[in-house]
Amino acid sequence: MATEKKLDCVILGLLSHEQLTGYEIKKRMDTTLKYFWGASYGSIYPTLNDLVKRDLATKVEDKTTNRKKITYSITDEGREYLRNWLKLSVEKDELRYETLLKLFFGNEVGPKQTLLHIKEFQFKIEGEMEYLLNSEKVLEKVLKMDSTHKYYLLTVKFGIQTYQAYLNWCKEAVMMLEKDGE
Amino acid sequence: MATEKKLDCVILGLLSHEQLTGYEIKKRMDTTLKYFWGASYGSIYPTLNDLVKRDLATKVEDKTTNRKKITYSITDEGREYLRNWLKLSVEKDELRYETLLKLFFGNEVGPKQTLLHIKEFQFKIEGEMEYLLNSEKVLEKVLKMDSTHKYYLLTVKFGIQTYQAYLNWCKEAVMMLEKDGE
DNA sequence: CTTACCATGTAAGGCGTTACATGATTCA
DNA sequence: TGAATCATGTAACGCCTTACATGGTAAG
Repeated sequence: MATEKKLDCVILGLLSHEQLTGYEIKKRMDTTLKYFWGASYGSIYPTLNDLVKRDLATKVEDKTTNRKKITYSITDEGREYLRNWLKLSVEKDELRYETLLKLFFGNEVGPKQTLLHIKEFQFKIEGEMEYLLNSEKVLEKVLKMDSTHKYYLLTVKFGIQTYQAYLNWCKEAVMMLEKDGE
Repeated sequence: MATEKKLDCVILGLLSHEQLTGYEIKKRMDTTLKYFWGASYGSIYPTLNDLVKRDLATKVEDKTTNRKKITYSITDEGREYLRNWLKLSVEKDELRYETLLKLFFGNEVGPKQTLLHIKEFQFKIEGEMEYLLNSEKVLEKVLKMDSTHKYYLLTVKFGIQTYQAYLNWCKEAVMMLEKDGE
């Protein structure tokens, strides 16, 4: 059994919650999944077609509008495939922190330059933190009626914890570098 | 000016600290850079040759042994290239957390299965945390004599903060899932 | 009417992993 | 002497991003 292609699984996972268009899938990637997964249209649409070919998903074209709109649903086989993957151990988590890279080699350009990278990082994280905190609030309310969102909430909490850690670290790092900034 | 290939920059960065063989570079990737960058031999060796071709690095073959051993150094041009990249804003940090993915779709297989993933994650992080904590201790001692390691220490502290956040989250997540585990 | 958003897709090309292939040296 | 580690490299292949190409619809 070859290694499952991750994008297959992500899309199947999203379709296991609700039927979606490729466009909507992309939006999920850019909001809900943003801080732990990503994908571009150039990979989403071909994958979707492939999933249909393999009978893991079905597509329905909306003929009521002139606009081309295709809604995808997961099949029983697709759900089976997803469950199987979900039961396997995690192979690897992959991070590629360009920010940390620039930091690591920072003594080549000095503290001032490095501080800029940290400040930019901090700014970006603060913005995303706001979104996460809001998601948490909404989800905690919804949870009381509908427990299926528990897993979603768990990932939001993960984001909040790690983002808070980033922010703490930023403060510490800024202090360390400002000391010898002059 | 096209986007810089990251592996070029990572390797150049490592060479800016000291001269290294491809094998040693791989080891750095697997230890020091492990929690924010990675690469395989299949990409390291070709990149190294390419760097030499572009005069960003030079190689010296050790002829005193039968074993093939090639040590690479950064050139002035290479250092210039590295500095230039270091001054540019970070384009993107990329994370692909398979663990979070499996979690997000957890209600398809239930809390017991999901708890297993969390426990495995926790175990892995605890192991790496030990390594980081030790690095921190060593680096803090060294820092008193040699401030060039400050940037290295900064990345270690980043790792510690985020790993601690992961660990906190694991506890919280386990509690949330165990509640409805039976 | 024009901007933003909805919506789908392809082609080229880059980047990187896995698997394979080979051999030296060190240490128990 | 066998295992672990040092050491370099290639080939096949997969996956994904970027850029391009196209057009509908809604809201101001």
